[in-house]
Amino acid sequence: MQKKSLDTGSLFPALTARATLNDVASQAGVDVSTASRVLRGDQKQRVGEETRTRILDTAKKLNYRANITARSLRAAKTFSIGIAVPQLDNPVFSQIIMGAERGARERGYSLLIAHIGEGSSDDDAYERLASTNRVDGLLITTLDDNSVVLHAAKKAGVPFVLLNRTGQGVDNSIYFDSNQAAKIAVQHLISLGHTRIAHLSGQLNPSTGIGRFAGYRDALEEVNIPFDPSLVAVSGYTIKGGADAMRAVLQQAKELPSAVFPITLSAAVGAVMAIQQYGIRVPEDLSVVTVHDGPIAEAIFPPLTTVQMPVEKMGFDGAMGLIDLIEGRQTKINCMMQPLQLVLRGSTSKAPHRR
Amino acid sequence: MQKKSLDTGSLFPALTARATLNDVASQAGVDVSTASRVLRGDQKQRVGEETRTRILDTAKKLNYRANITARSLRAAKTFSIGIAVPQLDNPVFSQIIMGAERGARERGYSLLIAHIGEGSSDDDAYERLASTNRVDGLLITTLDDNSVVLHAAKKAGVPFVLLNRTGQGVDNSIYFDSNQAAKIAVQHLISLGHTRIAHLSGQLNPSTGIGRFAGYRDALEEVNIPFDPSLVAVSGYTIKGGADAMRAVLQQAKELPSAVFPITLSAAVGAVMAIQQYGIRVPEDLSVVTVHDGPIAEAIFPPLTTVQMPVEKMGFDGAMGLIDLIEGRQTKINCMMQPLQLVLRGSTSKAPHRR
DNA sequence: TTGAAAGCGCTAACAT
DNA sequence: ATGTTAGCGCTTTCAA
Repeated sequence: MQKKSLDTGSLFPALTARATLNDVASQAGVDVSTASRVLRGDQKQRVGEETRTRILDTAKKLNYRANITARSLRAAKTFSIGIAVPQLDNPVFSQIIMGAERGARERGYSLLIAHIGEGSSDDDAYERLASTNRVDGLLITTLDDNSVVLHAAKKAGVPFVLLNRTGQGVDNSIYFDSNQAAKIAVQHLISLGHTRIAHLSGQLNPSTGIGRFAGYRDALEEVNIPFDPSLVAVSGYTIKGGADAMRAVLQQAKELPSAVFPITLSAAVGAVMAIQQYGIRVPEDLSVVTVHDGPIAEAIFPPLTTVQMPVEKMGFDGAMGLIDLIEGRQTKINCMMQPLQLVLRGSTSKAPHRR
Repeated sequence: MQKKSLDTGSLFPALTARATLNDVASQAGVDVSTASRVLRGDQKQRVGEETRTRILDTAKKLNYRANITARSLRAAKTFSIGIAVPQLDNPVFSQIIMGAERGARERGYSLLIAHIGEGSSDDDAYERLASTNRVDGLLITTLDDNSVVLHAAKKAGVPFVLLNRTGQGVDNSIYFDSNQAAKIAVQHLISLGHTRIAHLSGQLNPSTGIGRFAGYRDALEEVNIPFDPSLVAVSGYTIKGGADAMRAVLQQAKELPSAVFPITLSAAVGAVMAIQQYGIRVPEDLSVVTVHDGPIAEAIFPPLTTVQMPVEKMGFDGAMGLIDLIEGRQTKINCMMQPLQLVLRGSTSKAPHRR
């Protein structure tokens, strides 16, 4: 800005030296509007075959590329979407982002990252999201029921899709059938003969936490295994949380469990650590199964049996849905995705014989 | 676009209903140019105190926010930078991105994600990067010596900074002192009395791989431990690679090592898995130390002793440096970052007594 | 100290 | 089938 004079030429070849529509048009001996019509591939407009090829040729020769900024200004659209993430060092978010990037790219949009502090007092989040007149829409991911971020998204004045969760007052969201995923996990344990099955839960308010807890209880109920609250502890979604909750269960349980279903991969990793620190063997003494798959599931010992979830696809579908919203092709996105499959690894085995 | 008529009003409040500079100016009874001057906070221009406050007030009342697209078109700048990443489910990239996002945000830029297939035949990468007239500059991260991506970056016509590596023909890069990091790791093992120290290396061409391998050899040489090639295997940067390489060393070693230095966190995780599968105990029989810290280092059992690297800062500095380049404040960015500290956890202990 | 006016590159009526 | 024209919202000379 200040060194504007320097900016000309060498430093910005892409921005200054790039051929404009005007260049193409004049070189091809036509008006810019004509050039625009053919270069945009507008079907409704008819253009002479010879002029069309002439324009196309010059465009290729000049390596013409439409300036998206100009197009944006004209269209009052940025052709980019933002994704708000609370943390990146979490495999779930990484996969969501990869999917969203793919979706955006397929539709000609860019994906812009906005890191949102998970802390409740991140007032700045509002400003950053709301003032974002850089995006046509927002993908919102939160782990907890972060009403600050959600509130900010609503005030941002652009359409948004909530990912990985749903909630009341939220029109558009894509989320997993957590109940079903939990059921698959717990039924797997039941099929191995387990009856004392612990659960490390999320906070019990967000939809995923509630759903998986409900799925856990449903699966037990179906086979008449009584629910024992001493087998449940709140872990949240972190490794440390999982370890702490596992220790709590091990200490508080009226009778020790032979299996545990931590709510998510990170919590399961922590749980395995805690279990092994007690000298308890996985899976001989205690089976572990969880929801979500990722590199870490194969990395730890024993590798974890998990219920795979279409996380990357959720990101992809989220981007697609959001862009549909933006372009007015849809008015509401509400989709519950089903789990993929149970991946059997080394962390589950038959229940030990009854004492 | 097609449903343009629908776009007016309800669907796009942020884009259509947002106050423009014109709105502010007319409401304040001044010309847009005057409004622009004060709203931009231009120091050099003097504006009457009363008009200034009047403009500021109306702007606040109207919740005015400059339209960045218009500003971009005018300035021939996008005020955003892109980051090209080969994979996201890798703690190193996650941290780089978080740092880069913070840096970009601090300077008023947006960060845009471009996923670049690591595959050598990803010709599309060229097109995607080169045609990106959505960004003023590029942050390039590659694991391997991916000349395709590098070539694409060079042709993209915008300044770029290579992260995590350097290479000949690359003007701007920020990378770690891998040699030093490796030395710290190996010296730690030596100080514990280890003499037979294995190394799982990256490919031996990229700078990080070479640097760490050299650091390993240097540290050995300093204390006159002879180099034994049977203690070295190529692992690359993945969990599976680490496990395979560890198995190779265990089988090919003329005499078993008492310690191992895998080149990076992921490889170390794989190595620990492989070691434990052989019934060898960590750290009693075999110590493990690596470079890079991350959640997974604490998550596995035993938790890994690692040399912490300022990865997030590398992302931050990369963004800062790139923006300096873009704005003409710098003409060259070349920075080698030093390791932070050795974090002692449970994976290293004194060398077992000599057989 | 403030205003007038041109123009960034593109699109889309509206002419011809 | 092609050209003319009027902006999108902003910044920045140049005048007054």
